[in-house]
Amino acid sequence: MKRTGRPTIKELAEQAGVSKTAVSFAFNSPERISKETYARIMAIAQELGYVPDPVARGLARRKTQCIGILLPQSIASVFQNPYITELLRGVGEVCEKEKFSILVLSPLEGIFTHAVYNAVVDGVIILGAASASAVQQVCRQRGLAYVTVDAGFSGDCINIGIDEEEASYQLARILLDAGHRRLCVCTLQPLSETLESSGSSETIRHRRQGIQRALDECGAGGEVQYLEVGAACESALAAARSILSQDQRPTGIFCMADVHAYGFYGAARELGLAIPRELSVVTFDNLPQSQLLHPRPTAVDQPGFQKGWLAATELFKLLEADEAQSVVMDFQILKTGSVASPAL
Amino acid sequence: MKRTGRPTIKELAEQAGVSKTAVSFAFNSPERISKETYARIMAIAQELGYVPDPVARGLARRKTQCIGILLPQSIASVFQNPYITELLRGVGEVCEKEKFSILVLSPLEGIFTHAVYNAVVDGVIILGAASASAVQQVCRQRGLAYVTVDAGFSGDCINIGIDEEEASYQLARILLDAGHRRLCVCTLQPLSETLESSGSSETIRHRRQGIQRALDECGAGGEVQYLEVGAACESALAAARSILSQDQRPTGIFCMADVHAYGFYGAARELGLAIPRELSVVTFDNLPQSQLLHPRPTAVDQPGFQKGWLAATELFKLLEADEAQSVVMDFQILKTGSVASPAL
DNA sequence: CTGTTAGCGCATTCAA
DNA sequence: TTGAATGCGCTAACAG
Repeated sequence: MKRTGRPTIKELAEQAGVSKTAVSFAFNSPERISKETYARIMAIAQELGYVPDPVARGLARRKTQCIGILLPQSIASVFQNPYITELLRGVGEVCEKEKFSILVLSPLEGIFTHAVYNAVVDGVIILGAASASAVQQVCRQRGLAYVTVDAGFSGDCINIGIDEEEASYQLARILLDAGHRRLCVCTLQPLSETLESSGSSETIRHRRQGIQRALDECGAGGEVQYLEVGAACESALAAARSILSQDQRPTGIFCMADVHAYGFYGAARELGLAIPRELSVVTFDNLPQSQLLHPRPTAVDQPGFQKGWLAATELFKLLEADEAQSVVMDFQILKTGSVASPAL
Repeated sequence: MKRTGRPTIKELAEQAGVSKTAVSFAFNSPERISKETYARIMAIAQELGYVPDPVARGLARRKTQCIGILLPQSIASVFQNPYITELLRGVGEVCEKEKFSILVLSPLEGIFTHAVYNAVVDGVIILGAASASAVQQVCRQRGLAYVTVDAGFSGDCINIGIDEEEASYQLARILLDAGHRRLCVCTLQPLSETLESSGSSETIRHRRQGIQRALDECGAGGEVQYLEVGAACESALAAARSILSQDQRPTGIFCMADVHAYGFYGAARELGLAIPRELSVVTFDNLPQSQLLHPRPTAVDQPGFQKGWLAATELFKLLEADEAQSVVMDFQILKTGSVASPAL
């Protein structure tokens, strides 16, 4: 005398005068039952408004049709950075082809593992390396396939990314070779909200190493100002304004994300500073929207879309054949007109 | 003699010498068992690497901790528009507070219902009205709570949005009142990929009506050029270039999305056209990144973040109390320096 | 405070 | 081709 509201496979079977198995076949492998029974079952299903329950199906079949994408921060902050959107687009393309959906996982209450712990997914793409090991352990316990993006290649897990250290080195050299000695390095702020935040991410660490290598090589006694800025447009703009208003303002800006570069472009315009004559800017990402800027920023071309695409592809390989491999992607540096020698 | 690989609650219970219920309590309501048994259970769980299965839990509990967000197009195309990202951010903020995750649902093979059909979620936020009725039927069959965004207020379901017709009317009036008669209206391309695409969206229809009302009122025999453009940066730029290169180029541009306006800004710069002296631009959205442009585009301020936030909030009301209501949000028009009288 | 007993809704061997 | 039986892993009334 239960009233679930929704009809179950059992009720449908009774109504149609067949067994549950027959109904199951009707929905999953129609070729295994006769045309007539199929038609009858479907007709009654229609009438009853029966729809198989995805959760029950998932339990019985031992697979959901979902993969998770674990973000390094809260959704509201991460999606301020279009780079993440690009990644998501790439992942999405593959998932749709495979008829999978994407579950967006973020650190609930600052704990990464929470989300992964009870995510209804078959596999996970982990963005960034923040507390990767804890998350990876949960994945292994749950028997989930997983792949990381931008987490460095040192670990023993599948990772997709570029050689951040080298890219950063080359980018820094562009500024240094042009003669800049007063630099500002603009880093993406690691969220303070995350309890288990394992300090700055692998990516940032590697990039700093690259910058240091370039500095060392140039033997320059340059001043380097490091600062951390959020991904929000306002943050970038505010930071840029403040930096550029200094007495001895830096002549070369090294941004770790296009969104930051945009902030400097905006602030430079406000302050009447011409790029590149009075201010040189280099950055990471090279997002599509960068082509709207003038001059287009000199940038390491981070193929976000492709990265997401590759990560998803490798994850599916893991899911299907249980084998996949890390991919060190090539990168290019787009040299455009945003760098010039510093005015004397 | 089964080898699932992963330990189940049953095995754990046996190992610990307690019942399955005790284990369940240990993980869900620890206060209901003694400290000692709790400790013992958890210790053995640790040792065995036991983690409760979310799918099974979902089945038994009759609730997942997820809501779905149904996109009007494929992920790769939809996320080219930052407006969607803003929506997602708003939804995300609420979901994280409620400890829910977001499942990104997109029309698989062009069929909207497919994704909803077997999504492991408790509720759905439907973006845009494309084939809303079919989707809504599936939701009802599945007993899923749902809310729509930007789907018009005509239907009987909960919808979040602004009065698009009025907003569009006011925006058009700004151009017309400034004296513009050669206009170009730039619409977001409805995906051709979708089999069941029910023509253009409600939003676009309403906006067109608003424009028409403005035109009628002004009695102007102006020329209005309509065109549909994709959300990609390249598309917007290409379209803008082509429009602005015409012999009798329009003097007033009416964009239905900031991304399109950005394209016109880019093309105008390339062609040496000054905004607003030689070209006036009005648009919808007013995304955060618009503040980087100069002059900032005159725009209907579409509070994407807030919209997503409201939609999620209403959905949770529905989930918890089974009651919620549509919200017609206020909108503002940001009048900045991007409109001037047309040069004669 | 703890354990027993039923399911949750479906997929899937194995017989018939 | 069809059906009965069993299991997926967990939760939740209900007793004890």
